[in-house]
Amino acid sequence: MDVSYILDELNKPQRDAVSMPSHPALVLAGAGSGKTRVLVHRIAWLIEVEQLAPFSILAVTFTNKAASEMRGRIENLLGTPVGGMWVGTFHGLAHRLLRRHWQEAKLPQHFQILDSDDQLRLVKRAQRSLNLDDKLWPPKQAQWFINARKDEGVRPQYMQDSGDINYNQMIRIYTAYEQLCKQSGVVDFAELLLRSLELIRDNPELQQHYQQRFRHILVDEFQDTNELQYAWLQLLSGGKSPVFAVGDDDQSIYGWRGAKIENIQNFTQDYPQAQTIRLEQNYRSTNTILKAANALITHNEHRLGKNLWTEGAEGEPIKLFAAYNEVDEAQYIAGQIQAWVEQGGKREETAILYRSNAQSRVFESTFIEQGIPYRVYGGQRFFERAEIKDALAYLRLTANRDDDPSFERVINQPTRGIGDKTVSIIREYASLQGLSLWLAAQQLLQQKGFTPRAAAAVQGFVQLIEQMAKQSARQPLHEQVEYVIDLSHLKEHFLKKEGEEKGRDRIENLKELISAAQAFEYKPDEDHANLDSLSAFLSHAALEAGEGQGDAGEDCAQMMTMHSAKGLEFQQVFITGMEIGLFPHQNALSEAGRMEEERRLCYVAITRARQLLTLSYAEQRQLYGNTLYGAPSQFIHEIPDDLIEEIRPPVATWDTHSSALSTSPPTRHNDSGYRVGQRVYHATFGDGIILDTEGSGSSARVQVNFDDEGSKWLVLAYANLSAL
DNA sequence: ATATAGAATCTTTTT
DNA sequence: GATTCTATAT
Repeated sequence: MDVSYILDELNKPQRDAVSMPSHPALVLAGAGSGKTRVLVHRIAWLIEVEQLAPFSILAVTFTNKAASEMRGRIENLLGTPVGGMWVGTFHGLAHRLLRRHWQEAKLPQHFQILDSDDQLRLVKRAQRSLNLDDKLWPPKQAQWFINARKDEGVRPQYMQDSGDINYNQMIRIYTAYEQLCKQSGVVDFAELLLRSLELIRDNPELQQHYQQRFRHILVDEFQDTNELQYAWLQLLSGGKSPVFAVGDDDQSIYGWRGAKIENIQNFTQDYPQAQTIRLEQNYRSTNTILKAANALITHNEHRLGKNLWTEGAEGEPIKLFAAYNEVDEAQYIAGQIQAWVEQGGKREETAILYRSNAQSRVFESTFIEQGIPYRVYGGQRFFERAEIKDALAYLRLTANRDDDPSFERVINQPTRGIGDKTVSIIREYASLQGLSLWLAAQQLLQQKGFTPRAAAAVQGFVQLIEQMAKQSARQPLHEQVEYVIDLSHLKEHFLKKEGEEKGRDRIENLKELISAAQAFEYKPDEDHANLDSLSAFLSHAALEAGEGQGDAGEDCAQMMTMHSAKGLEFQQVFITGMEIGLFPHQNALSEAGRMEEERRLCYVAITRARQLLTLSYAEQRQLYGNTLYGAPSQFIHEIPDDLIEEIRPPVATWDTHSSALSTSPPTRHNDSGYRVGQRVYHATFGDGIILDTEGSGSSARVQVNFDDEGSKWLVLAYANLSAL
């Protein structure tokens, strides 16, 4: 058989990785080095050359997008569907195991999945049941604690009383939370992984079955795996099936949420027979950009080591822009994008990257002002919208009456006269009797535990859910969804409560939910063994939150955090807000190890650019209500000077030892000849008043609040002001 | 059940 | 500064 198509068009290291013998392997794939390509071709090689059945391959990714892209490209390469192969996210695959073996996993058949929002509500409830003040122990922190323990594989019953009050309270909350989850038949994200790990670990037959089945395990973005995920992989491989790990330690940017960079750093110690292959040839960026990235990342101490190179052009120098303030920064970038478009470029080839979401505001308002279409990534996702979650909660109750988070969500949504008092009676009874809220409400109805008015209202709710379940049982999925939405009267509720404008939006989304149900392809026997299409759809909604705003079609400039830019590439990239305290972030300055992660984040950001890269910082920035003065980020200085072209030099003179954001302006010369409060005249802008002055000599400038035009920074050398 | 005022919070995010 | 939650009054 001719299998040359699998190896053709690959470079030497790529080919070595793809055709490697069946041993554990670590592929260190630099940014833009064809990482997905290697994974796809490796799988094709296993099937075509090693004659491995697709059935015995397990391929794991972090996002649904990456998983479906991988499957698509494999099928495209092989020209045939590879149905039996398990390709998915850690959570998706863990979910599949739990659905298949729900009895062995000790879960109810129709268990539901909690997203982090649902989880937080349930943590709050657990805390309330323990009478713990949520001022002293913020539920967010408890949620974080619980997830961190689960990611380490630690159950509360195995946790030692440490004598530390705080810690002990956390254990109590964790215990109570687990109890509530069990009662409600719900499972959070980390639980999917932990529970499936325990399922395989503690069940010899299943363990043997899956360890024999999966003869090859491939992992993408290995540097982002946490302890639990790594243990999960090792368990499934059974120490026999080779693990093919692909990743880049220099792109590990999720340590703060539990990712263990040590997993990739110590891989060859865990698997001494493992072969390491480096993919260092880059097919994305200019040589200048790569040199900058390489130089920057060498400042990190703990690295496996890697040097990106290209056969491509040297490219333009990296531009550096010192903005007066955040508005100036936004205006400069807006101007650059306008110019780009005038030269025939597309806006969507341009990305504006920032460290924190709050920075997008200025860009948004500037772009609106100048009429530049843009798209901000990382907004609210479709399945996370309030109205969608309301509708889903009704649906979840029809599937599983004991789903307490859903019960709480819609018991009085839309308002049906069941107030806080009635709900807390139900809650109290439920926790006293160890029942779900649904069962507690029913028993209270029987025992006349409510006032007559409340009883009628609760009765109405119970009947509503029963009717939804009964009437919709035999309908196709989308009609079922439509029926439940209609009966819930959510549409009328939103219209009345939020008025035409916003209410319409929500109704549109509810309609889209019906379309989503219609489009949802239900494949029994895969992820959804033993499941009806409704439960399958509900799991899908929880595991795949959906894209943000889908304003596809229009040519938009892209705005996003550096984190969410990972994996993407653009012709032109702006890395903004490069000030000490913002990037690297203030909180990373003091904590050990965090600075290296910030630097890796910068490395990720730089390597997103194909042709043009611009770095910018603001000497003065308005943030959270106060003015901050941050020195230029050290990351700028870590890039060799000869790669950088200064578009505009800074005006302020910085104390070179200043290392953090300060609220007082840096020492600077002022020989502008004007004083604050003085009235001046400008030929175009008219009369105004001096608000601030800074700089000296040819770069001296003043901020003037013009009577008609608002405030502007002007360079004195060009402005031609006259005193009044 | 809603309206309003005051308080709290503000790094990064996928599943 | 802006938004979002929470407590209190009506």
